[in-house]
Amino acid sequence: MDTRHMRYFMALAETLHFGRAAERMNMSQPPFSRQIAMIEHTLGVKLFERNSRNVALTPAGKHFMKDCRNVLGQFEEACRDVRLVANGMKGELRFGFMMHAAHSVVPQLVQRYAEARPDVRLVLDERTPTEIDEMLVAGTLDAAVTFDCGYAPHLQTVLLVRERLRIIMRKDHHPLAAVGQIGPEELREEKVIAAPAATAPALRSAINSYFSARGIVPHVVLEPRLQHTIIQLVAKGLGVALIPSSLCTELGTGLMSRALTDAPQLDVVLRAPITTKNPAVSTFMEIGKSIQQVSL
Amino acid sequence: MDTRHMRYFMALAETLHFGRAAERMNMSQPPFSRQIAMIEHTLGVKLFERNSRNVALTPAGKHFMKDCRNVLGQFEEACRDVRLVANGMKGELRFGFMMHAAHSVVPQLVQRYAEARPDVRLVLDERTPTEIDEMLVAGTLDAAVTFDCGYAPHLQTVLLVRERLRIIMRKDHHPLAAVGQIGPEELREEKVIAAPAATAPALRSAINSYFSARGIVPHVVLEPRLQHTIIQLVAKGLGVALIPSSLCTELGTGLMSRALTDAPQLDVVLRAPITTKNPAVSTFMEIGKSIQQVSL
DNA sequence: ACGATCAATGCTTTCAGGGTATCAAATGGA
DNA sequence: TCCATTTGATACCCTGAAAGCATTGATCGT
Repeated sequence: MDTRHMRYFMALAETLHFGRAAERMNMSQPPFSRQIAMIEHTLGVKLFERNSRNVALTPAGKHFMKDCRNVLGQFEEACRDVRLVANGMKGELRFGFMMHAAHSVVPQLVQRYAEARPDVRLVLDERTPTEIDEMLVAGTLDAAVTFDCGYAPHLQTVLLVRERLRIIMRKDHHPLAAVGQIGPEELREEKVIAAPAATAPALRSAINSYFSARGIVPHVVLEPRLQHTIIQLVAKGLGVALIPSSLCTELGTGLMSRALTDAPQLDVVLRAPITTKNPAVSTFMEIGKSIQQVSL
Repeated sequence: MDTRHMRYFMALAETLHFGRAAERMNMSQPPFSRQIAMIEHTLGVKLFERNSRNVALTPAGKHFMKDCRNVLGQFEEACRDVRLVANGMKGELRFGFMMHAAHSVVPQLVQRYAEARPDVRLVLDERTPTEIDEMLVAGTLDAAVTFDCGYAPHLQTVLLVRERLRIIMRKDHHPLAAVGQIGPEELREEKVIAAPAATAPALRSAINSYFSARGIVPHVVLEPRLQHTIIQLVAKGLGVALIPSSLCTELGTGLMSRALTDAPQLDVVLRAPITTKNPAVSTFMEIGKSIQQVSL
């Protein structure tokens, strides 16, 4: 038995006429009759009650008809869908992103892609930049939004946003809240809270070199991994922090953000392995390009 | 494309090794390789990433694998089920019955059949005896419980219950409630309620001949079609009625039933067309035989 | 560098399945 | 009643899809 046999069966079940059914199958009646006989023989079931004048379905045939309709439908759909998957119109895209980007480009990117490719299931995976890098090379992620960490020959990169770092502090911070221009010198004595290099290398190195360029070693007192935690610790008065400007829009009431002199810049990029086999990735990258914005 | 090709694909997708997959398909490697190439060509989709050393699924291939598993499963199931239907183990059985039998044999028959053939969907259809006869010959019903109406050469018949008719009346009926033996003579002046001959020929003719054998013409004042209605009308004091004994067990509080002298008997039978093509019918009839009981 | 492994290719062979001709049974009109 | 027509089944032939065998070519480990 095969789907071809099912199609023969369906043709006869719908026409109840060997000649016309054979015609529908683009063949002559005699081999068609033989195929029907063969189907009944291999199944061991009489599907049609027939004489030289009339053809009718047996109860078993009626039941088989429903099942065949189902199977043939699913069969066609499977063959159609595999082409869609190959074209990136359907399937799955595992998308990683760091918390820093969750409030800026990610929602827009996800929404526009979902509109463009509604049949691709977007699997979102919130990770630290280091984890993202590992998962991209391991192939566990198809694409990710992270900080540009420089050299990455096996990855294709699309710049999404170039963000300046701003400083956040309590509104009642003394004496910083009153200072006009804030730069490394003004922060020399401040307690700084920043993510560890092992978690966010690009961010941490931007912060570090901001200070070291002026020969200053920042006084980093706490190194939480989550950006959310950093903001909460600043709110408790445990220090100040340098965070991307896009995160400054939703600070709590007790906090304020200020621009920095010669503020360090960080590139938020969309990345994917060059060797990716997932055809859904290319349009994802295209949409990334279309929402590029150099400055926020 | 055909299910055979899907099976080839699945073999390779599961083993990721042309030689072993070919072996599983009971063929040699070269034609197997060609078949895989053919599948990819006709679908226009690369399903495997391969070189002379490694075989791996593409994303499209991974997706296709799930779909194929589904389709092949449903395909096998359809071929299995059509055999079950042909054996009467699965399918549908349209079963008609008259209200007179709903309280006696039908529940038992239905329950025991459902236990024996859980995969056969019993379509119950409550009808009048006349409708049942028409639907049996029309083939709209596969089997039915009705009164034996005698000659029916195209039907097979199993006697289920031989029921005597009893008379029902209001408990305060005067003078009948006080009479010892009730027969045609005692009912000569009574108003009788009975189903019309057009609806229940066997029942009505049994009632009629019970009287006419003694030269009495019953005084039939009302002819409702539903047995339920008859009982309600008797309860309202509009007359008395002769009904099968099995219906007398659930009379309302204001009613009573009495035996009749030389009470007419009616055979409740299970019937099905001899020419039935529905294989589910035979065991249904067998179960009917097994619950035969001559007297209730 | 060499052998082992494994998929791809070339060529041959076979049989499933299609085509043509024909038969046989049933129906309907003359 | 009989013949023509319709329709499914049978007989026989033939083609091509697909299988087998032998071999090649590429890759990896020793």
